[in-house]
Amino acid sequence: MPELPEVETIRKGLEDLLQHQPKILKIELLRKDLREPIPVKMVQSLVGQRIKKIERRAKYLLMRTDKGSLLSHLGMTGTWREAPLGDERLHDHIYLYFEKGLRLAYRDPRRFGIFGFVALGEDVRHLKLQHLGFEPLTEAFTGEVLWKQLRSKAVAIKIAIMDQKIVVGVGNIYASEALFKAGIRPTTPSLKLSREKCDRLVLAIKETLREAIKAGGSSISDYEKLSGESGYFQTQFQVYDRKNAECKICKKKISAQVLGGRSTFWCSSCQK
DNA sequence: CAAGATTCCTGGTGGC
DNA sequence: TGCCACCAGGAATCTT
Repeated sequence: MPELPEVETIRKGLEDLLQHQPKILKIELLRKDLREPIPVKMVQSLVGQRIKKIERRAKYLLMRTDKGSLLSHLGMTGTWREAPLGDERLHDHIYLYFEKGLRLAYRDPRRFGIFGFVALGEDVRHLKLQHLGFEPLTEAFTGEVLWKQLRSKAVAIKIAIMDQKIVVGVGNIYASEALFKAGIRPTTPSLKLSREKCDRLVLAIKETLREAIKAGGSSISDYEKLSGESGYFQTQFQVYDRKNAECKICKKKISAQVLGGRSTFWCSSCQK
């Protein structure tokens, strides 16, 4: 479900909710696996610890304690919410109980999410975190480093920017949106992008993600912020899910095609 | 190495 | 109204 802006919005929501660094009183796992088995023992070892802060790496959330971190990936349909006693819903899989009656619920109908444990200081060696590429919103992610990554690859540029080994957090929606902003066709072979186009693309990715974060993410289907409010970036989509609609810039009909198994949208006049 | 299919799941939608 | 095929924000793993 959520791409970087949605995960970042949820991270902030959790941070607000947990700012008093509450102690974890109980972790209730309603099942032992999501997409993958949950390391039950390791997860349970954090009962009694306080959540000190919430961080994000790629689309993973990390709930930090002094004895290790809880790792949460939302897959396509995962959500965290504040769930007072009595608020139990279908497809709730995890409840985190804190002091003062605070309870967090993880709900994930499709169960494509991941819930795990990261030992202290093991982030870079963790199986799920070790192969991740650049964080798009850091200074380290530049046109030059992207260009170096792309110059040996023939895959379509949209597939490349969705490849988590190259740059993280860009999913199917924001890949189409960023390429529109950069004026680059999604089907362009990666190695054909000039340095200048890579510069433009990196800027476009950063801008697109920042604008979406500002809007609280995009709410389509079941995504919502922790507060229960919707993000509104979907009203700002230029191309995503706008097949045959008029391009907001040039009025030409938006094109759509399946690329790498994912629906892809672009303006054939604005993007070359 | 590239491109596409498949896999994990449930639920909403659109066509007939 | 009912049924069913198809599609969905992710991502790893296969086959060709």
